[in-house]
Amino acid sequence: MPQPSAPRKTRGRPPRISREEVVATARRIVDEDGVDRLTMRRLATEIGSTPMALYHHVRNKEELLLLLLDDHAARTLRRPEPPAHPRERIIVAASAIHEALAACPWIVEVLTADDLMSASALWFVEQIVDGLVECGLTPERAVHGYRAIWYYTAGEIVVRATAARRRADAGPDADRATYRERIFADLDPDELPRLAQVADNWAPLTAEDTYLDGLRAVVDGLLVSR
Amino acid sequence: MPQPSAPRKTRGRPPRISREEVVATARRIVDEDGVDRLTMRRLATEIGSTPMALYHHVRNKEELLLLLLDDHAARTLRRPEPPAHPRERIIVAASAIHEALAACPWIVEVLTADDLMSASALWFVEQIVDGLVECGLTPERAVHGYRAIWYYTAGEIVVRATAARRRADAGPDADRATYRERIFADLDPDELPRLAQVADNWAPLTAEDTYLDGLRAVVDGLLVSR
DNA sequence: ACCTGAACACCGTTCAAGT
DNA sequence: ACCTGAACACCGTTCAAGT
Repeated sequence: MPQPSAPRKTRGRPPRISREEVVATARRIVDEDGVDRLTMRRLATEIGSTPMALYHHVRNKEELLLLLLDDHAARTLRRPEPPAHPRERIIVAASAIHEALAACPWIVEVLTADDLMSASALWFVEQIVDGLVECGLTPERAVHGYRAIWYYTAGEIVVRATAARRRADAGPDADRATYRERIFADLDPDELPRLAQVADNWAPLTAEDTYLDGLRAVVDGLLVSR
Repeated sequence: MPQPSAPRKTRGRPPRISREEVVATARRIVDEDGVDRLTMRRLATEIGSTPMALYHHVRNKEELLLLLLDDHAARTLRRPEPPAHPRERIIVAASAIHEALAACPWIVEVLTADDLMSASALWFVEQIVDGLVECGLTPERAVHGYRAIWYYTAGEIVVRATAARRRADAGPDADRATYRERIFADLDPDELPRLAQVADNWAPLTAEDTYLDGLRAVVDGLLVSR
């Protein structure tokens, strides 16, 4: 969430770079070359300044990454027309968050910020908590339900992003892909019969995108009276 | 999973350090000082050798971290007596994985290895997939169900571990804690009424450990015929 | 086969000083 | 107030050589 910059004092040396410029340039670097390539030194160079100048606008690299996440959320989260049925409102809001995050897998490094990714996401959290309450949960259980949905969503993003990263830097002659294959090929069907049974389909099955199915299951489970 | 070391050739210089020693020393460093402090250089020093000697026993740091995860899984995963009811078998197996991972939060950096954390975990995956099949799911849906449970579990670990890390290195005068507080204090009750309603309880509610409740909800949802 | 020394190509951050 | 230069205290990994 871009804070309104403090009212500019007229004293002192005029700034040459702004926090907005720092964030915007960082975003460009990350989009072009990935989050690994974002270093304070490179950022300074691209902005035409020195590493130390950056520390005047952000506290440290961690804060820069959080600002980047905020920036991304504010830029890509679009509020859908909420469906009439509360259960569907929950699904739609969670899917919107998921979609925004899935679009930038580098976010994984930052994402894992407790329960709230950004002020821009509050409206979506509201939809989820409200939907759960409308479906009959107490506010307390609704907050816990929101967290279960968030764990599921964050887990999906993190697991998928890491798997993709591994595949990418394992190269074409993927030695990592064969690790799982080797394990599955060596399964003892007596000890692990179900896994042996599905072994051949494991790769295609896990390649399917089942986020939405799983989300519906999580929501259904939360709404089942127990 | 410690591979049986290849049969030792009798030619060439005898090894001074072993892969096992490398992993064991790395584990000690991580336990004592955290995963951030595990560097190839320090590991070499503590083992009484040089950084380059390590590269003779592990391909690179990433592989070392995977070995560490395997080691941890093999060491801490204990197979519970599976309950008679398949639904409870699923819960018990997932909880065991969760417990093993929650005990070493540094694992987050590595954890996010696709769908399979370690060969030692296969038995637990078997319990979950089998339980889902016993409850009436097709093998295909059971694999997808396992993944939903894994996403939820991995998400819980990652989110909680990162939150804890943030709290730890924010220090006592936590500036980060007040970020959420500030956002919740500034909530517009007209726009976000539910969040405004639960704002005061958000911190205690999210501090509760609701992994098991959420897991039960996920499993219930997967078993609801849809 | 296993290990070493030296080097390459970097990091994030701090300090003291300049404008 | 804002920016710079130089330095601190590190990284992971590669290369060429030694035993």
